[in-house]
Amino acid sequence: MSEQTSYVVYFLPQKIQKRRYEVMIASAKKKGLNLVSSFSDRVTHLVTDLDKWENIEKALQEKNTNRDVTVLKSEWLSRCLKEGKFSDPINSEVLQIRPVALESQDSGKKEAIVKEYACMRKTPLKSKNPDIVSALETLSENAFFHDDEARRLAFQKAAGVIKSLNFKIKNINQVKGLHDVGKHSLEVIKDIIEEGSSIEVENIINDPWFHQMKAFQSIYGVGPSKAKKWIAQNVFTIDDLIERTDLHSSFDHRMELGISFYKDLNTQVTKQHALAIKNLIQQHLEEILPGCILVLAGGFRRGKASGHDADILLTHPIEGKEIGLLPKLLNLLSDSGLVLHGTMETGHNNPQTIMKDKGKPLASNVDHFDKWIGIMKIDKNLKDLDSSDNENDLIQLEQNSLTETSIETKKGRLSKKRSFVQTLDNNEDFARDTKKKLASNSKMSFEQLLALSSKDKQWVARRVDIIVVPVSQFFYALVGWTGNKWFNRSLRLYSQRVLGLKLTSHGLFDLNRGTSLPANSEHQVFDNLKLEYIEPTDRNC
DNA sequence: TGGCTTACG
DNA sequence: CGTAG
DNA sequence: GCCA
Repeated sequence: MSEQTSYVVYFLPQKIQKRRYEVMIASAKKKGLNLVSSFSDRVTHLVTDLDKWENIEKALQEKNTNRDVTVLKSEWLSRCLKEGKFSDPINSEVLQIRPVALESQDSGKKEAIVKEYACMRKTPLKSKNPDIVSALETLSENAFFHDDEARRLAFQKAAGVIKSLNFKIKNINQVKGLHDVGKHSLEVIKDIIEEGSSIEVENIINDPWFHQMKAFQSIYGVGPSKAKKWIAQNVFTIDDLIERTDLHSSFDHRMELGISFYKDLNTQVTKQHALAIKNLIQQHLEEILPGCILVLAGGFRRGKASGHDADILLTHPIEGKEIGLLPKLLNLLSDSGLVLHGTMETGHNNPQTIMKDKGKPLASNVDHFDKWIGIMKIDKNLKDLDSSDNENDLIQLEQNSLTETSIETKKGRLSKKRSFVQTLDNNEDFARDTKKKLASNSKMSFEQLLALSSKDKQWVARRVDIIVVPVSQFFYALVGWTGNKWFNRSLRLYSQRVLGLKLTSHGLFDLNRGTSLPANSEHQVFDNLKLEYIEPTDRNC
């Protein structure tokens, strides 16, 4: 039996007669079984007389037990020794007690091994079942291309559940009954376990339409709607889009940039490069407002080594100092020739503004820019000077909020209102001027953009998001901008359904009472949500 | 059978 | 209908 | 598509 050589067996001594155990060990070794003396990742088969996974984990004395192992009863070993060869276990010899759908069934209340909401689970970047995850995500993406957001969500949730499993699925029973893994997803998983692939998924991957949708979708400014129209018009490649001048009139400026700088924008940004961009912005900020805190969020904060853009979160330890900062910053970056394109967004319709608006016309009559989505020109050789990472700044901010900042805000509360309004007045005209200026500066024609992108240049076009938040909202913004998307949707759905509260990147709101819960750390955000803290690197749903 | 995150340009 | 986590 |  060729399988024999691939067996790496660990035999648990617990709950077995000592004599019997020793005899079996000796006999198995003599017959050439690869019997190891400690449990490790190498072990393929675990033999035991224990019948509860909980007890097995205890016996193994491992915190993060490798669950990628087949658990067998000692009857299997007995039979093999009697037969004189090591053969595949029969069904009755395989223990189905490994972390499957449900645990602690004896306690009466079935506690799911996979929690209901993705925001209650750890989901690391690397999955033990990449093929299954990829297949379910293909189905999700396909649903998205068909404008079926609900199905997209369903398959993505199923993929997320699989991602959270810390063992390799070997038997369909291990995933039967898992939350959000229904009939359709089970079929797909079964096909992959048993056949190595799913015909349904293969058909999608091999469908030229799906391929083209993917390709067009990867252009910045292009969504499923435009992509479908182009395919219907027999447009096949990005080059077709450039050559078919009859289509050009339907391009908006963002799409023109997306097409012109397709190569740049679809080259992965390394974390080092993203940190360098962060520091570049930080240096410019020093000229405007020293003491700002910048954090590289998005996928990088979740542990990814590369990504498609840089998400930079910006605040100042003193509440209010950040007002009007974004237009000034962009003005400066633009003067330095670093801005290719960008749009600013205001945050005046967020629930907090709505609530604050009662009697206090804070941001209602002025554009309070808090988000810039744009494209920067980044020097190809830009080096990260101090290569400082995020987390030191965060700790500083958490400590500040307990001491200096709270004193500052208390002390300045009376005088703040006056200076606050002054700040707004000063910034209002400036902000509008800046917005116009940036808009006119960057409006190059499609032809000009194409020419610019194809000539030899020392810089590369990079998608950059800059988000400015008052320090009081910072940690909600941090959670939101760290993501990922599916983790956020899960958090927000949970807040709404379980707590009856609205979660946004500005705070956690009780809309009936008109109140919100403050947070001075990410841990406090999770506390407010009555959730166990999940590390950023475990938010990769 | 309704609901599926939330907000802005 | 596009962007963002 | 999956759940309540």
